[in-house]
Order: sequence, then C-alpha cells, then structure tokens
Amino acid sequence: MYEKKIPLPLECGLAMTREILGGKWKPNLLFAISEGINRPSQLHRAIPQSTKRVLNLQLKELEEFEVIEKKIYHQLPPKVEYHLTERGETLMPLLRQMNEWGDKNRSFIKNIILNRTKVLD
Amino acid sequence: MYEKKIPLPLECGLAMTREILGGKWKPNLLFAISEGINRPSQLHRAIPQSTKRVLNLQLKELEEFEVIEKKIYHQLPPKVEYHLTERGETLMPLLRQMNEWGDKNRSFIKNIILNRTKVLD
DNA sequence: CGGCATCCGCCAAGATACTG
DNA sequence: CAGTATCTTGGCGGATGCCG
Repeated sequence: MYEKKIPLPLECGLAMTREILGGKWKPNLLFAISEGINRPSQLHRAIPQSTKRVLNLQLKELEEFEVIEKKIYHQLPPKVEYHLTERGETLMPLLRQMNEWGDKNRSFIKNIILNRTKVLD
Repeated sequence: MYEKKIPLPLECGLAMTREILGGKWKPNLLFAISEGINRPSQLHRAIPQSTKRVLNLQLKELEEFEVIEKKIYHQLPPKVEYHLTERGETLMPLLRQMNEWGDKNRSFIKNIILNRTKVLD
C-alpha cells in the first residue's frame, strides 16, 4: 500500500545542473569566457541583448558556485577579468553539446517559433 | 509602456537548446519518458512536486518541438502515452551529461545553497 | 484517467540613471 | 571601465476545481 516506489529515476542531478545554468545568459557567459572574452565590457559587447546589470548578477552567481573566478585589478580605469575555474572547465563539454544540438536543430526550431508568433499576429 | 522583452538570438545554438529545455520540469520529463514512464499519471507521480497542469503545459511544449509524441487511446478510461521522437533521442546524451554533472557536484552545490539560506535566517 | 479553466504570487530580468 | 540603486513588468509555475 505504502510501497511508494515509482522509482523516482529523476535523481536530482538535473536539478543541480539547472541551478547553475538556469539563468538566461549563464551558458552564453560561460561560453564566452571560455573563449577568452573575459572582461565585463567585452562580455556585454558580446551579449548586447542583455544589460550590464543582469550580466553582473549572473556572473556573481556563477562566481558563487565557483565555476568562474573574478580577478580585480585595482587601478584606473578599473579592470576586471573572469576565468573559468577547474569546476567551470568540467562544464564545457556540456555547453559544447548544448551548442551543437542547438545548431543542428536551429532551422527546425526557428520555424516553429516563427510560425507560433505568426499565428498570434 | 513596457516594450516586449528582448528577442532571443536565433543564431545561437545555446539559445535554441535553452528554448527546448528551458522549462522547470522539461529535462525531468524527458528523462522519465526515456525510461518508460510515459503516462501522464505516472509522470505526475514521478514528479509530485509539480502539478498536472504544469506538467501538461510543458509536455505540450515538448510536443510542439517534436521531441516527444503523444499517443491517445480513445477509450474509457482515457489512456495517453508519450514517447521520445527521433529528435528527442538525440537530446538524451545531453540530458545524461547534465544529470551526471549534477550528481558529481551535488554535495558542493547543495552546501552553497544551504549556506546561502542560513545567512538569511 | 486525462484535460482544461481560473486565479494569483513571485521574482528573473529589463530599463534607466548615477557613482567612483 | 566597473558597479549599484530603483523601478517595472511579464510570465512561469503553483493551487484548486470542474468536466468528459
């Protein structure tokens, strides 16, 4: 009766990962940083759709989870650099796969999204 | 007035993938379905933290992007089954990696989250 | 069993402006 | 150049209930 079972196969590894990559721009930030785009202004230029504020927030969270680290050069003008940590590096294969999958399915997905908005007009 | 939110960059693979896996329970749903938990009630039992409504919504989106397909048996009581499509299958390696990464880093992440809320108390 | 309608709170994320 | 403060909103997702 109380053999709950239904073997929750959804061990929360997924949830954990989601906790890290959940932010809207976090994957992009990590990807960019991994490619040597590591200064705030550069990152903002690389992701102009977002704002400094939001990027800062998400960078702070990434830092909190120690997937990136922040180097502050106390000088004028200020200079800051972000770099992947060891842990962050281990995330890269995942990000690469996400990117790949998205690339392969882009046209298909795009179509669906566009048709969706078309209907709404 | 508040204009529409920023349109996501359709050229970016990461954004595309995010479009599919973005929902809170989508990865879990896909994972569960891939393991043969394919009826709505089973899925709900497997993810009791969520509600029928939300799961239905997300299943509908997954269906829209053709990563799963829905089989409806017109009978009483109604019976419905979800299955991964070809495209859905291609997502599995990604999900497995997410799950793995989360597992490996669970304790670390958990700690950070717990300490965070501790401070708030 | 499966699906849908309602209602609603919360907070991520966007816009803007200002400081050092 | 980097960072922060304030304000705003949309919409995701949670709670309930009814229907076939």
